[in-house]
Amino acid sequence: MEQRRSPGRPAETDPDAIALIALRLFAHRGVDEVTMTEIAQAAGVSRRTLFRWFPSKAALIWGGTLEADERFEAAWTSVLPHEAATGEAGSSPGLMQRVRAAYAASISPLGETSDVTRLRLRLIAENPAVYAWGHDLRERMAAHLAAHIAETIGMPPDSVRVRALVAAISGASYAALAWWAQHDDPRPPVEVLDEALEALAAAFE
Amino acid sequence: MEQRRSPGRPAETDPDAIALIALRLFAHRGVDEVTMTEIAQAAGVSRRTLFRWFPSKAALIWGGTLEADERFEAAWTSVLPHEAATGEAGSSPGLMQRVRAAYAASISPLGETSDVTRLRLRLIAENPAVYAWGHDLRERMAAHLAAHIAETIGMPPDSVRVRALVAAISGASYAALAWWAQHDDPRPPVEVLDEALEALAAAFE
DNA sequence: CCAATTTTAACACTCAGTGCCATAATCGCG
DNA sequence: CGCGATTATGGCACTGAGTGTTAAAATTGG
Repeated sequence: MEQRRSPGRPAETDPDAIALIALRLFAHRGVDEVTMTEIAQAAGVSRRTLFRWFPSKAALIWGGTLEADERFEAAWTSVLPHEAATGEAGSSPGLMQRVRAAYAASISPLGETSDVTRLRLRLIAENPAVYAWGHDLRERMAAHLAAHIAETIGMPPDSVRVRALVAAISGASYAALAWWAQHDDPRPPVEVLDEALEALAAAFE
Repeated sequence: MEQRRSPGRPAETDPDAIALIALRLFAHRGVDEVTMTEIAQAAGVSRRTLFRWFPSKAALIWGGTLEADERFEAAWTSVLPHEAATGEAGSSPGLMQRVRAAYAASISPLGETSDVTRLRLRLIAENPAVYAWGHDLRERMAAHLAAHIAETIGMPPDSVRVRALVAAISGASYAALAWWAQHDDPRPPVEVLDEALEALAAAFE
């Protein structure tokens, strides 16, 4: 895997370092109170360059989280073999188990860098505009989940029922992550997520 | 109910008319493509006054929807008497039924002005930034629901479980409304919402 | 050294949203 | 009627996010 050096002027900018500086500023004074110009100065780059690497304030916070849907999809298909385990008659065979496994797998990388992740999630949960910026990611994950659920319960992915189930599961999952970010629970986020999904499944029995 | 006339200069502005003009512009050219200055001109008011009546673009779209939490709370307490009906052992006595009734009641006024409501909801669902603006409303409704659920299942309102259930229910409800807005289903929104909540309850049995 | 390529910075611009202030139109009261 | 209190309006200026454009700087390969 020889990384071919691309032509042109090499970047003097370390996006991760900039994001970290910005996150600290946000944590101390609030997202809306920190100006992009300030961040640029604190990071030692021009305002314009800051905007080239991070097209918005929210982008500084979401960072590299935006590939979570690929991990989700990969995890889902890798949990397939277990389908022989629980085969109930009604509606959801091993659906909830697969959802839990897939979500867990797609989230697990968060456990490593707990501090920064907690901060990121907290900022996202606190600021609606920042949360809104992740809409595309949520849409992609929802589309994947909808396809799977639709197939499982035998309904079109665009039906109200499938949409409602997807929204319920995604909503509960995000709520679990947000809760973890805002509390001091020492467990890794995966376990909290798992508890939430378990509670969801148990609430209607 | 004699409406006491307040002192000061009477308003020459009809906020509903302005909102309607704005909604039509949004529908035709997209929210982001219409400028507040344009709306002001089209409505025959100064830019400054437009901003006085509607503090943001999103406010033009959300309109008077922001008291839905009060209707929700009122509806919830009014459905109380039914509690003697279904008293299961496990976790949720008549909880899902009460949730459905309360949501239905808090949403029912939407059925009357279907066209504009559909448009509003569609714009909200299409534009994350607009959706984000309703965050306070969602928080208030979530707080109410959390209190009720917490009481019902005997867990603190701040626990992961309660948070997850609240998020699931609210998420599914909003998904149902958004679905109704984006499709041509002739049913009133209440029925679609009801179907969604029913599906949610049925999915885990 | 030269051409292609990429990063950076500087400048100017649009638009959302806010603060301030002067002016206009109504109230109740003497 | 005239006067102060009160509220709506409009104009002006300002901040701050985000974008387009362009010229200079730093690398690549030839």
